[in-house]
Amino acid sequence: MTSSPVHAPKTSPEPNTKSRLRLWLRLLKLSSGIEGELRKRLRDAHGTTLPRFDVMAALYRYPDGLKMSDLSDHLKVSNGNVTGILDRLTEEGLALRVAIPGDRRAHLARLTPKGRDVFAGLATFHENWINDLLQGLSTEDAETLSALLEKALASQERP
Amino acid sequence: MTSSPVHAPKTSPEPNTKSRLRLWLRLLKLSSGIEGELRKRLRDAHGTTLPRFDVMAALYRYPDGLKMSDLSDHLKVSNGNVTGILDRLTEEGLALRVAIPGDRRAHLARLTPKGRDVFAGLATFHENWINDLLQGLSTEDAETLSALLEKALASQERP
DNA sequence: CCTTAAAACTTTAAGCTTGAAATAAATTCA
DNA sequence: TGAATTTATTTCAAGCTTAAAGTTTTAAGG
Repeated sequence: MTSSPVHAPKTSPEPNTKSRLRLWLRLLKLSSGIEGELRKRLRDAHGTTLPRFDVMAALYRYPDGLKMSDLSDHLKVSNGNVTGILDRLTEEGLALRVAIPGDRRAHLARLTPKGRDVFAGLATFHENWINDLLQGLSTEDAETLSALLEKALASQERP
Repeated sequence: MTSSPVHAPKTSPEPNTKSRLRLWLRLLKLSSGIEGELRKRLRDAHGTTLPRFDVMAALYRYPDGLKMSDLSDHLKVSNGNVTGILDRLTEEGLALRVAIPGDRRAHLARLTPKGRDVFAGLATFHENWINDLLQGLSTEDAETLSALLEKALASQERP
């Protein structure tokens, strides 16, 4: 998240403002609705949480491990945050830290074999849940929506 | 957030699954990007937080006050959550609890006059920030996107 | 060398969030 | 009336989150 200049309120807002604000409210409602449902299902059916899932997903993609700082960059959360989540995953036997030969400051975070198994199972559920929760959209709708979101993201990403 | 049955993973997932999953990832990226930026600006430029903003927004809309339970329903967060946020707003002189004549269990949460002033200012910034952050979309794009999100929400809301 | 700066993490304090347990007041009804 | 239930809220424990401060290790410059 990069900072950008804070603009003073306009005295006469453009009409666009209204439709963009409405868009934002719907975007937020949909994504927090889905997110909340995911949290609930991860908790109730699998005794885990979304942050743990996210960390495991990142580590799953890098079987050789990720430095803590790369992990927090990847997930766009603070470094101190990942420390705690990885601690808890480690307590549960799902992840571990391995020393890096040349550098005694850093560690590689990795999934244990058990961690990989558990995540592979969760990922299948996750994919089906999302499919469920977005059933209201046809595949074509989904593509259109995706494309527009991508457009919004593109203009978002240059700071 | 209502619970719904957990489906077992399909053995052969439909092709839709992929495009819906990609859609979800973009949706999440855009909304958490915007949300993060809002948090940052509220904090850096106004010394406040998004949860406080959300509570104030709800109270602003109901000048006569809202019961704590109505407030948490409205915001779709837990009741215990609102207790803490309102406590902090109260410490800052932005909100207060007023007794309800007939019912000694409940209180109405309200903004103070100062709270109303502060929120009115924040709201103007907020509206302009959103407009900023979604500049990448034309007004027409925004409308199309809005409509598709509404469609997804509609199918979302019946459990 | 060896001092200083940079890099990689962890710890800490404060706040947000939830679900569950606890408290208290109102309502129901036997 | 009085016991049991429902309603409204707060408290609590655990986890997530951040920014800021603190540690330890490595790299750079003189």
